[in-house]
Amino acid sequence: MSDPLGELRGELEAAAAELAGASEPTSASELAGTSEPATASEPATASEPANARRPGSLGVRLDRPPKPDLGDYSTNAAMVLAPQLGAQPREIAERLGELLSERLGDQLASTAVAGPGFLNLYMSDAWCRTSLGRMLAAEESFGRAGEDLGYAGAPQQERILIEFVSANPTGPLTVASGRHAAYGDALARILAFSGHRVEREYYVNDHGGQVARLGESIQARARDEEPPEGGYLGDYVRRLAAEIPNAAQAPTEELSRAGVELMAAGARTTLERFGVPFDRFFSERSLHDSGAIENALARLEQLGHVYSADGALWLRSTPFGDDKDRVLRRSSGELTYLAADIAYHEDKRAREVDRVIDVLGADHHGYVERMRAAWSALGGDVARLELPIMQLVNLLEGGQRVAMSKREGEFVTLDDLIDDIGVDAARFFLLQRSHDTAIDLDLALAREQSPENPVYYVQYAHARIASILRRAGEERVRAALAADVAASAEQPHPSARSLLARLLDLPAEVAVAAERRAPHRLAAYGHEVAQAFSAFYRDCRVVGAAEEGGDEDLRLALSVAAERVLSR
RNA sequence: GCCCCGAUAGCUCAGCUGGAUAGAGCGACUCCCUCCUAAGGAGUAGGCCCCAGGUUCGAAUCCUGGUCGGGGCGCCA
Repeated sequence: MSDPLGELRGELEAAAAELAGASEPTSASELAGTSEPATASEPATASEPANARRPGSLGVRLDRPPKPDLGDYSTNAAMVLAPQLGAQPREIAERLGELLSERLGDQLASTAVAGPGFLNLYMSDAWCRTSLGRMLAAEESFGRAGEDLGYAGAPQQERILIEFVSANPTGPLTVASGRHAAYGDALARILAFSGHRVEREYYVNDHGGQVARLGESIQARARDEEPPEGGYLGDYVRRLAAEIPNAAQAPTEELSRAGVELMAAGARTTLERFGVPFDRFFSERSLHDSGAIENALARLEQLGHVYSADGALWLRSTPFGDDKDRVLRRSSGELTYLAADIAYHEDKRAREVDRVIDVLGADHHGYVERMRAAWSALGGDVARLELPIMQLVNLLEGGQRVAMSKREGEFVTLDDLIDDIGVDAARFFLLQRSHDTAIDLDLALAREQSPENPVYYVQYAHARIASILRRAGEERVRAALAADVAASAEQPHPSARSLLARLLDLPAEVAVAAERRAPHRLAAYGHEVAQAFSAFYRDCRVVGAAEEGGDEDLRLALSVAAERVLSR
């Protein structure tokens, strides 16, 4: 209803289904006669829903043709239907075109069959104008998923718990943590925008050996000594030592606790500054204190998934696909990190969320299988536990690799990065690339606030829109918005058309980004919108336009879209 | 040795649940400020989509086997 493109897709699917359905009897009788196509097409239709993510859609796509003069949209429907109908794709495309023209009336200007059997659609000016009008009417909710998605495969609304960053509170947040934060935040926003209920959580590892080592390191610094073997060497440890009263005399456990608290608070501040909110910070220690871990272990034992060997307690994770069993309680009696994490996930499951997403670092990938194993051992549905892996961020300084080790204290903190290049640029850089590819981030390059920096392009387009709106004045904008665009007689300029096309893509872009957990797609989309706007800006004067108000509305739609992109 | 990720323009990367002549930014080159911000625009050059097979109407995309690069294989977290 507020998604013209989705509706068009719906019409297309309906037409395709009609074609398929109309010929079903004939193809069935044909099947009886010819043996070869029969066996080929029968299992194809049977297995389709299993393969295709969206039951109901046969793999029919509505795409943008490679060249603008090939039409506004194109579909592969005829080629998909061909094996089923036993006819030539081009011939089917012809029929599909006629069918669509009937269904769409004057919204469709013309159709053309091209290539191996593509059907290209040329939309009418009237369609453009009404689509723009509807997009404006939808206001902020344009692109938001609802029940009104006109096509098959509207995603089910879920309650999703996403855990991300969860960096150890034994040092400041690094640039890598920043990537996690940018990714998790963007994904959470996108999922929420897609209609899911999203909760964001940060797991604080405030327990265990690393934490103890932090305490020892603080004590050493407080006494003007070198931290012990395996301790933390960064300057921040000195600052902690100075900040904690009586650090030289205090027992290490106390220092650990105080140090972790300060680091966690620091992380919170940094994340706030980065514009990444969390609903909850979940303490690992609380799981020890509450007995939650013991409970989880007892359940596992009851289910027969643990055993004792070599004085330790093991999780029998191999039957669930892990390559070896894992220790839950060391021979020393200490519980492992895994044991705590199992209890944590029990807690998550008890909250009755539909889906749990843990964003993990590349160095945790070996952890995925054992977590899955524990999850399903306790009766969890593996399909509801997602463990995306973030690849590394390599820092370069003028082409030279910068070493990053938290223990050695050689690293660039997220705060440093923000100081250097600002929040927007930092987020953009960290979000630009797919999460499963390693990023090379050259600080010298990112630092340059120069035209070579890709970040500013989108901002510039936005600035131009803002400037136009300012010149037009509030009154004028309001009036344009109130006007009935659909009734305008203006023939949209090609640049205006392609800009509109880009804007209409938003719902589908968001849906894909959400489905594939791929926020970087929206970064690319933002750039495309900015490009389309720049072309429009060049070709169509808005403010002093002698033409009617059609243009004035367009520019407002633009600012809405641009703003959404910027706040992605 | 085993596992995960990658390999696409000079550089950094999109595109990958199969679609038409493979894209963007940066860099190089040529142009464009009487006009809503030139932080911009128009154009040119630049490609065995790592290799070899396979699947089919059709492969950068899917499968198999290699090669190279990154990461991981603790009773650390």
